[in-house]
Amino acid sequence: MIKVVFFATPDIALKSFEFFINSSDYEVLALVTQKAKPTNRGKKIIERNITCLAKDNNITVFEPDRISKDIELIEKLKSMEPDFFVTFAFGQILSQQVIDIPKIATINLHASLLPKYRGANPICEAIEKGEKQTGITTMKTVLALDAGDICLSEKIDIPFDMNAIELMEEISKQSPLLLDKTLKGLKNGEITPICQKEEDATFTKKITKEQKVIDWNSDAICLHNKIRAMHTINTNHMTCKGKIIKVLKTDVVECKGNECGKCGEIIDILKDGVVVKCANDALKIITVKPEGKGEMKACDWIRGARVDKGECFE
RNA sequence: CGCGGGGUAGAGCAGCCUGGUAGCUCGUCGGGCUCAUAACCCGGAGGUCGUCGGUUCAAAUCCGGCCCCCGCAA
Repeated sequence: MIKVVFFATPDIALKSFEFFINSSDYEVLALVTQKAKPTNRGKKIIERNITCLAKDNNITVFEPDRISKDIELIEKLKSMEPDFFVTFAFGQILSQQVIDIPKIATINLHASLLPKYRGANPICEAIEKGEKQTGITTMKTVLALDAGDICLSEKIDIPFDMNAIELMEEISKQSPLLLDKTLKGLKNGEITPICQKEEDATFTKKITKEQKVIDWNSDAICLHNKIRAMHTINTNHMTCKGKIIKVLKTDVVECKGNECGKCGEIIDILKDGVVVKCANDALKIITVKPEGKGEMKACDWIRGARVDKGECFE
C-alpha cells in the first residue's frame, strides 16, 4: 500500500481523489483543502464536493488557512509517515518543510505541457491562445511555481469548438491514470524526473475584469477563442440595451470585405445563431445567458429581446 | 438578514403600474404558391398565467406566505 496525502480544492481533482480512495494499491491518509468560504447568494457556506467525498469515506480533512505556517498540522502530517504528497489545484504554496515530509516525494499535477503555461490559469489560457493541443504533467514539487522536474506527461487535443469546461472534464478524466503511473513509477525507481527547459517556460496570468468584456473591435477568431476559454467559469459578456448578455458558445463565420457592417453590428440572424461583425470576419453567437435568465439559444433570445438586424452590441 | 432579475402554449418574450375576451416572434400540424426552398400566403392545435391563501361582482394583473431558476458582489 502506498500512503498518500492528497492536497486539492476544486472539482477538477475529484476524480483523481476518488481514484486513490477506491484503489487497493493506495491508502489515503488525509485530504488537505482550502477552507470553504461563503459563496453564492445569501451568505451560505456550501461544503466543497471534495470535502464531502472525503468525509463520506471517513478520511481526515484538514483546512489550514496557510499550511506553511501551521506547525501543528505539519507535525500531524509527519506523524502519518506518508510516502507521497499529491497536490492538484490545491491553491496554497507549500514550504520546503512541507515538501520534504513524505518519504518518497511531493508530486504536483499541472494542467499543461510544462514548461509551457505555468501558473494558476493554464487551461483557459491554452484555449485563449488558440492552442490545438495541451496536456497534463506530473512533476516533483519545488518552491518555484510549477518548475519542478518532470515525471510524466500526457497530451490532450483541443478541438476548435472545445470550451474550458470540456477541457477541464477531459483533464479530470485523464489525471488519475497519470498520477497512478507517476507514483508507482517513482516508487519502483522506473521514472527519472527530467528538469524543465527554463528558456521555454511561459506563465499564465490571472483573469481581470476587463478581459471579460467582449471587444467587438477584435478579430472573430480571437473572440471565439476567448469566449470558449472563459466559458462558464469567467464568462465573457457584452451589453445590449443596458443588459448584460453572457456569451457561451460561438463560431467563426467568414465575412468578405468591410462593407457588411461595422464592428458589433448584427449582420444576420440565422436559424442557429446571430452573426455579429468583428474586425476580421464575423462571430456567430450560438448560445447566450442573459442577465437574470438561464442559458438559451441566441436566436431564442433575440426573438424575445426584440432586437433586430442592424442593431449593435456595445 | 449583502444587492438585484425572473417563473404566462414546445422555445424566447409582452401584458401587471391604471383588475374586465390570453397577445407577439418562432416552432409544430394541415393547406396553398413555387423548378425549388430555411422564402412567401391561408388556416388549425396547443396555456390549471410557479404554488397556496386573501381582497373583489371579477385577479396573469392588487395584498401576504411558500417553492424554484438566474445575474452581481465576494
